Amino acid sequence: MDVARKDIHNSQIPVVCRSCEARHGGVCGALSSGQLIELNRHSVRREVSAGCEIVGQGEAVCRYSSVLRGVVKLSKMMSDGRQQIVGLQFSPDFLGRLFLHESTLTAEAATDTEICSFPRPILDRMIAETPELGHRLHSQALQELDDARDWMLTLGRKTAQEKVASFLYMIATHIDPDSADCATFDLPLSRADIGDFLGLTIETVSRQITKLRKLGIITVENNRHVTVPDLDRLNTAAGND
Amino acid sequence: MDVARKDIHNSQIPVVCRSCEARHGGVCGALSSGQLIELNRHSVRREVSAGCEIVGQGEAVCRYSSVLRGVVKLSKMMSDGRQQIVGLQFSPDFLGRLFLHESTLTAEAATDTEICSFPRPILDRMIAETPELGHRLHSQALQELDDARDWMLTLGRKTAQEKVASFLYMIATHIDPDSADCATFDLPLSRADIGDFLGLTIETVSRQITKLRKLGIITVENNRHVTVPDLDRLNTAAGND
DNA sequence: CGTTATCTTGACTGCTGTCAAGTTATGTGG
DNA sequence: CCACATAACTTGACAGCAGTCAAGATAACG
Repeated sequence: MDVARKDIHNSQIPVVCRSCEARHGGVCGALSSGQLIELNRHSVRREVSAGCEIVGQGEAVCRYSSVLRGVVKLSKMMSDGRQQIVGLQFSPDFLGRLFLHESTLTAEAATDTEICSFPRPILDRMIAETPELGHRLHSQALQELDDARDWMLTLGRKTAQEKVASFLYMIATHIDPDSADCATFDLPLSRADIGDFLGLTIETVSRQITKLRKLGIITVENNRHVTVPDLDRLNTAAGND
Repeated sequence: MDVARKDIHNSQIPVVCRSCEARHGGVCGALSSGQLIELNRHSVRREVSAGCEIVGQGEAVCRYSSVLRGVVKLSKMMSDGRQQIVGLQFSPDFLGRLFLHESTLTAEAATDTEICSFPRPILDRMIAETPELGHRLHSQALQELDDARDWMLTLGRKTAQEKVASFLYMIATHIDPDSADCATFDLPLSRADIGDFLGLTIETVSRQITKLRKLGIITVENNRHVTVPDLDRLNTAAGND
């Protein structure tokens, strides 16, 4: 490509956006350079460390965000404290509930994360102006719905062993999407979080991880670092054929 | 309203659509009379009796539908036969997976139902032409996502008693939306289906219904007809405060 | 009225939760 | 770098809730 033309092209894109992941797969990829410049004027890029809340259940949502790095957990809590994680968001996922004033759930950083957030009214307007943007968000919503329904099968019908294997398989394929047959990764969630995701207690999660280790399906170092020598075998243990 | 004008207005709407529920809350409400006439030329209105499949898991989706009457259950099945119902669709819900060639789940009539179905390409084109239509479908998808995530909390963290109470409360508020404090309705699902929705066995569902009866929270006639004298009490039994 | 499907109830088993103790990581100040 | 404190995780013993298997009751249907 002509270097001069490339420079001209890049000069139309805000500096902070140039190397941003969300500009390709994420919402910003659907914006014109003019829209990107405008959105960027009002957006805030910030680090959120593990455990910090991004939005609370029932809170008014006045900003949307893109996940740039790390993992965000979406959860719901009952009044007596019982909790269920209902989804995980990875880069470059969009974060925020369109068409509704209040958030229906809590969003919290599971690992140290980086997010880029922008005022709601500006994006709402851009959605109305840009069909491609609405389409992307619609498409992501339907993908999340498919994921949620897959997880309902896991929660309702699988054994503890299959649940833990399903979780590990999901993480392996999300974090390390290249490798087809084996995978290595750091767990983004604590045992407590895994329990809240799978509808199990910490103890049961721990016991099932130990069993998978003894079966040779996974190896674990330092509690968080997992290696899966054979993804198909893990997938079978997850009950998926 | 002037009778003559009303006649002129109605003459622009296909006869079969005039008294159709889906024309207001459903997708057709977002269409111009011209679009409605065109869509109607290609649409088929048909009865589907209880237990009949509308689309199968993994099948190509070549038609979308609106639910006009009755209840449609959406379910997923594992290879060994374990099944999970992941959603119920009532009139005037839209049925079909946008932006994806294959259905990710099975749709089956839970009760005797009536649906209006139309070719996929025609609606896809209308969505591209009509922002309001895309917006409605997007909005319904997000509502279904909220519902799915609420149900994940039920599946993962509630007891059998709370699950059954949650199910009855959900049905009561969907079928009989008028009455604020008490409700009477016919269950649209068999005990087996309720089990598949709640991640329980038939026997456990039956036992919990018996318990709720003995507690005076519900009364049941002929197995299917339920009366809830105090919805708040049922909601408390469901674990929602 | 008989047959079949659906639902209920009972007895018992087993998986997962609860409670408790022990072990391994992580982080901090000396 | 080490000692200590704290958090996170693992393991064990036991209990209880929901599943399994079996029989009986009720409703639906021809």
